Amino acid sequence: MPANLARNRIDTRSKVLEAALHLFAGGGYFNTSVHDIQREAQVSIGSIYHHFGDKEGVARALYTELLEQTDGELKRINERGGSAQERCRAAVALLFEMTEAEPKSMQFILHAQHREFLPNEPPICSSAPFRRMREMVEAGIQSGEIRPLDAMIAAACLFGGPIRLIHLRLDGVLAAPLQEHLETAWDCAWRAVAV
Amino acid sequence: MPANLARNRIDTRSKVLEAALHLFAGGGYFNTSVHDIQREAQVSIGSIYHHFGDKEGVARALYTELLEQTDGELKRINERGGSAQERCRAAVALLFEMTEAEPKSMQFILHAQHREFLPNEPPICSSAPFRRMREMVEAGIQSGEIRPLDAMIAAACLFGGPIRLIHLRLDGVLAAPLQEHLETAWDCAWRAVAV
DNA sequence: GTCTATATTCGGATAGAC
DNA sequence: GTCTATCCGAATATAGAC
Repeated sequence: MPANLARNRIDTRSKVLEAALHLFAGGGYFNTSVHDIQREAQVSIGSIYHHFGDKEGVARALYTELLEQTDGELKRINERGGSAQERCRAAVALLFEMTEAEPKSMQFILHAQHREFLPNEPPICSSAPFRRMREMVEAGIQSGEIRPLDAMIAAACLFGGPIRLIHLRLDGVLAAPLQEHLETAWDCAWRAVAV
Repeated sequence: MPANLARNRIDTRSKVLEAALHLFAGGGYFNTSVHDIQREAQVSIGSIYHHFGDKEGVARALYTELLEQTDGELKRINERGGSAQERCRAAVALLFEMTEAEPKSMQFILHAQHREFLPNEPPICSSAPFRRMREMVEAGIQSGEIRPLDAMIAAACLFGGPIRLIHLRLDGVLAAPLQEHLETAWDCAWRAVAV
C-alpha cells in the first residue's frame, strides 16, 4: 500500500476524531451534528460516513480509542511493579495529569453519558481501565495493604474522591491544576482504605 | 379559584413531570421526544407547551423541583443538630435512601449532564444541596472534627466515595441495596478526612 | 386549559460523479 | 476515498377550535 494513501486515510480519520472530540466535549454528542463535525474537521460529510458508517460510529471509535489508550497507560504502571499503594497512587497521578493535559478526552471518557448514545456499550465502570484499577485494589487487599473489604466497594472508596475532584476541575469549579491537590487527595484516598 | 380547577392544573403538571422523569431517567433527555412525554403522561402536547413553554422548560422544572426537595431534606438534617460527623453521615444515609427509593430522581439529578440541555444552569456541584454538604464539612473543620483542608477538597474526598457507589448502583453494577454498604462506605469516607 | 392538526426546521443518511 | 447535492423522516413548536 502506497504510504501517502495510508497517510491520507489516517489523516482524514484522525481529523474527524479530533474534531468530534472537540465538539462532543464542548457541547455534548446530541448538540453536535455530523455537519458540525464535517465543518470543524474540514472534511466532506461523505468521508465521515465512509469511514465511520454513521454518527454513532464516530463516537464509538473515539470512545474505544481513548479507553484503550488509558488502559495502556495503566498497564504500564502495573508493569513497573511496586506496592499496591504505589500503583494506585500512580493511577491517580495519571488521571490527574490526563485531566490537565487532555481535558477534552477526560471530559468525554468520564463525564459523558455514553449509554445514551452508545446503547450497546457496557457502563464505563466495567470498562478495561476501571477493571484494571479494581485489580490494583484487589492486589492491595491480598498483600494486606488495604483492609479486607469487597474489592468493588474498596475501589469506589479509594478512587471516588480523586474522581470527584476531576469532575470539579472539568466543571471549572476548581481553579488550580489538579496536580496541586495530588498529595492531599491521595492522602485522603489512601486513609479511606488503608489497614 | 375553584378547587377542582387547581387540582386539574396540578394533576396535569405533575403527570407531565412524572412521565418526563421516567423517560429522561430511562433514555436521557435527548432520546425523549415531547411526543413521548405526551404519550406517557396521557396528556395532549398542547398542554405541555402551555404549562412549560418548551421541552427545556419541562427539564428545568423537574431539575429545580428535585434539587429543592433534596435541599429541603438536607436542611432538616442540619436543623436536627448534632456533630458534623453525625450530619455528614446522615447526609450520606439520605442519599443512599433516595437512590433506593427514587432511583429515577437520583439518576436525573446526579447522573445526567444537565449543562447539555440546560445551558444556563450552573454545574450541579454548585447547586444548593452540594453547597449545603460543603457547609457541613466546613463546620466539621471549624469544630476540629475534620482535618484543616480546603473545604472543597475535603468535601470531595468525604463524599466522593459514597457518590461513586451511588453511580455504580444506578448503573446496575452493584446488586445489593446501598444501605447494606452504608456502614462500610461511611467508615471509609470518614477515615479520609477525620483528624 | 386542553385538544388536534399542521407547519417548519433540522439533522442523519444516501446517491452517484469524480 | 472524497466530494456535492439531495432526500426523507423526525421532532419541536404553533394555530386555532372548543
